[in-house]
This record gives sequence, C-alpha cells and structure tokens, in this order.
Amino acid sequence: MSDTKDKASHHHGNLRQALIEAGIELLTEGGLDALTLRKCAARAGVSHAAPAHHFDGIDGLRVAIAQEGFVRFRHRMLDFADAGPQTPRGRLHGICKGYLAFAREEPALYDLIFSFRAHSKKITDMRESSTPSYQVLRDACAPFVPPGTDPLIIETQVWSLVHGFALLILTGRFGPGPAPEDAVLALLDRIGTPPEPDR
Amino acid sequence: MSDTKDKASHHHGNLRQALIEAGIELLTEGGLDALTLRKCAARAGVSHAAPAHHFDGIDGLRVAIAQEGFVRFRHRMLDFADAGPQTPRGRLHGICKGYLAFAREEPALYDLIFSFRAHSKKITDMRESSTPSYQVLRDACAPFVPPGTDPLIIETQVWSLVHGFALLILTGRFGPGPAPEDAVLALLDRIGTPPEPDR
DNA sequence: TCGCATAATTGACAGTGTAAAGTTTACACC
DNA sequence: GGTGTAAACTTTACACTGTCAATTATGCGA
Repeated sequence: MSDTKDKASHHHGNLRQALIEAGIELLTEGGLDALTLRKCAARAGVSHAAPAHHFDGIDGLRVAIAQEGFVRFRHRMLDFADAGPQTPRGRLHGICKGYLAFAREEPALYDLIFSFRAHSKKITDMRESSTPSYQVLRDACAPFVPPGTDPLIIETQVWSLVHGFALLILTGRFGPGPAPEDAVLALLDRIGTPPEPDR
Repeated sequence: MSDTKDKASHHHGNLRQALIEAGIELLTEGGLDALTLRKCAARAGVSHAAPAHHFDGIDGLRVAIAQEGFVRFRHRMLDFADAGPQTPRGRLHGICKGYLAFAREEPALYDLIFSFRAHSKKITDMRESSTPSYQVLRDACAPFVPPGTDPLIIETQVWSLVHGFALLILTGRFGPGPAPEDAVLALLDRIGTPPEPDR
C-alpha cells in the first residue's frame, strides 16, 4: 500500500505535508486571501515554484488543504457527538454543535472548504473529499427519517439550517454579541419524526 | 437633494455607475475572481487607475456593487411575496422563494454580498447596506413570533435555513439534479407559532 | 558507471492592486 | 476676460501573484 504519501524523500523531507501545514497557518493568520503559493514556499523554505509541482497550481493546493480540513471537521463533529448523551437526539445535537464549533474555531478552514463553487474544475475532488464528513451528518439524521420518505429531505433540512447559521456568524450578521445558537438547536428538535420519546 | 449621484460630469458621463455595471457584468460572466479594477476600467473605457478614485480600492468597488446587489435582492424577495397569497404564511413562503430565486439567478452577486467576513474593514458598510433587505425578511417573520419572545430567534431560524440551503446549492452539494427546495419550505412551516389557522 | 525519472530551482512573463505625480477639465470668483 | 482651485482622470512605477519553460540536482535501478 505505497500510497501517494511517501513521495518526498529526495531533497526535502516530506515537503508536501510541510506545504499543507504552512498553508493552514497562513489561512489561520490572514484568511482566504493570505493563502498564496509563494508564501507557502517561503514558509517551507523552498523556491517559489516548488508548490506548483506537488499540487497542480493554487487550486490544487486549496483542494489539498480542504481535504485536511475535512478530516478535522469530521473529528470535531464526532468528538461532540461522542461526548453527549447517546440517544438519537443527543447525537444529532452533538453533531450540529461540533459543526458549529469547527466553523467558529477554524473559520478560515471552514471558509476554504465551502469556497469551491459548483462550476469549478475541482468540484469533483471536493465532493469526494467531503463524503466522509457528510456521512457523519447523514448517520445522525437517519433515526429521524420517517419511513418511506427520502432521507435527503431530513439531511437537507439539518444541513441547511446549521450551515446557514455558521455562515451568518462568519459574515458578521449578528454583530459583536453572542449569536443565538439556541434558536438553531431548538428548530432542530422540530425536524422529522422522533424515533422514541427522548425524555 | 443633490446626492452623491451627480458627481460625474467632467470627462466621462457618470463613470461611477458605468463602472458598477461593468463590474456586475464581469461578476456574472466569470464569478468573484473575474471582478477586477483593471478589467472594469477597460470595459468602461477609462485608464486602469480610474476606478480606485471613485471607490476606495478594490474593496470599495466590491462594496458598491454589493449595495446594488442588495437592492435587486430585496426587490426579488418582494416580487415573490406580492405575487403569492397575502397571508402571513404565504408572504413568508414568498420571501423565501424570492431569496432562493435571487441566489439561483444571480449566484455571483449573491456570492459577493456574503463574501465579506466579520473581521473585514468594510463590514460596517455592509451591515448598513443590508438593513433594508434584512427588514423585508424580518417583517415576514413578525407574525410568527410567539408573544414575549425575542424576534431574533424566529428570524435566525428562517434566515439560517434559507441561507444555508442557497449556499449548499451554490457549492454544488446536491449534484447535477434538482435541489430539494420543498424540504426547506416544509421545515419553514414548522417555525414559530402560526398567528391564525391558514387553511 | 551510466542513464533516467523525479524534485526542485531559476528566470521570465502577464496580470493584479496601489501609490505618487502629472495633466486636463469645469467652475467660482474678481 | 483672466485666474485660481478642486476634482476627474492619466501616466508611471512598483511589489506581489500564478504560471510556464528551461535548467540543475538528486537518488535509484540497470
């Protein structure tokens, strides 16, 4: 299983990973616009054109960083879900709280993940990379899907609600005060058919 | 009422508006990255540095275009609301349908409007510009606010739901097929307390 | 030892935003 | 009519960006 992971052993030791980490640093420090091939190269101590060989241009680097972002995103959601009560509703709440926590804690990474548009060339790569993360949310929704209906309906309702709230926070729509996260979680409780009376 | 509108009569006739329209064209044709000071200038037939004098750099141009976008956004929502049944629920559905229609029909403009982040320097201008549009949604939500509760709760639920759905469409999360807009409208009916039995 | 594929560097180029200085125009004022 | 002035716009220059082509260096198998 010699994957594409061990391709760097010539000059620099695992430059690819170093570039991804440098990119995440830049992203965290200065937002989407601060992510630059040349600044990544400088931070990793290589020439300005080196990153373009590992990733296929700037878009390739952004995809690679987004893939790493999806891994962290998924873990954050599972952390919250595993920490809460192990009921269907408890897990759904946990997933959504983890979703919002990730968006709040790593806004630039979250921004990058959802910065690819439907017409983009890399959109196929992005959809594949996001599948495991999406599956986590899908699993949490499953108990609430009324029999005989398309699971996509419940998933769309949950995802739209949480995703929209996260973006509204990032775009500063709620001002400096605390955002009404409880409002979102309350509506969550009205979604679908509860499989059992939780309380 | 000599506003800031009639400031161009020296060389070019109303260059400011011409630049905004050129910018919207560029945006529509090529997305966010295609909006450029120099391309705007070229399209309006002026030197490359002219736009920076009317708007304060590229961010100023983006704000100005976003303000025009908010006007169109608001009109699209009101068009749908006025066309539907004039019940509280009918108007709320109309506003949300108009919201989604605008996002679908003018994705680049919608993207631009919500591309400013909370830490941005222009975020204050953006919040002011978005107030009339937000008021439209706020008004449609008002009848569903339970007495004695903060209206922000209902507004946040509605806005998060619709905004998230629009963004998920733009980021291509639903694949090439039609997006389940009905799922969002269905959840909308579970929000708040209906002021009267609509049917 | 000899290729040879890969990794990385170097140099160049077009496009971008921005700043400073200069030019042109319109207009108020005497 | 002449003059000064402020605004609109141009010109020039610079640093930064992504990308490409050519080149060099490295490690590995034959």
